[in-house]
Amino acid sequence: MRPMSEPTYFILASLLDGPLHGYAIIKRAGELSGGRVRLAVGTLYGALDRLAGNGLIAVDREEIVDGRPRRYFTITDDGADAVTQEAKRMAQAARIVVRRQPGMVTS
Amino acid sequence: MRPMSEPTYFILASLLDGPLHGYAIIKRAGELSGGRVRLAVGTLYGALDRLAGNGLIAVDREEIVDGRPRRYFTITDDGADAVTQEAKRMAQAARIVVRRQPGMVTS
DNA sequence: CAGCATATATCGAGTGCCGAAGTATGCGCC
DNA sequence: GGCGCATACTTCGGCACTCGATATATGCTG
Repeated sequence: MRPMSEPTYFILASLLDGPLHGYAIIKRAGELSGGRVRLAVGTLYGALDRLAGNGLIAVDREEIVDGRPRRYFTITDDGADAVTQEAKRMAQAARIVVRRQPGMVTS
Repeated sequence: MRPMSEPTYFILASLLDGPLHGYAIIKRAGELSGGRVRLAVGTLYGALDRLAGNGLIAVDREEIVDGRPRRYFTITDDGADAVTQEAKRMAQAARIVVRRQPGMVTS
């Protein structure tokens, strides 16, 4: 498995709490990252197609609200495994550098 | 600052111990990651040019060993700051997912 | 009614990674 | 001596992904 990009990672992480539709994912990713991550729409919808193709997410249901379509996505078991793997990978990579900063406050 | 790719991150991390030449960076990155990261040569030399252009690394010295040139690179203060920043970013991102995995052993 | 938030789709440009091929040298082995 | 291998760097083309812009459509608010 090759590393996952930040947008991809946050899309999957956003779905861990339950199904969301595209725009809601953008907001959730913003919240989870403390406002740091702002998914571009072009990134999001491209990534959603790709992730669905890979089986990491799946369409949960489609609704029409106020005449506007809403597609809800769920994370699959494979997707949940992938984010967890990725989280471990990042944590370990971070340790390599952080470890040699003695006196760092771990907040 | 936008997130850093894994190859870029490991190149900078490799140089935290002192100057290294290209091929040695590949080996060091492999060691640091426990054999997981294998920098492709095309990735490496492209990234070295880019990072030098960004001022995150600099050419330390050039040697000729057995008629073969060797270019040693050092990490700059900006580079060290950037990896450290990136390590924090990854650690925080990892926490978002790992936190909801109760029962995880933090080694 | 103008402007903004919601919601999705699509496209083109740019960035960066990767594998492959090329150049060059020294060393060990048969 | 010549073959293959490890070292060391360069360059190139393809591919994946991100991003911003543009488009479309609706409802709410001033």
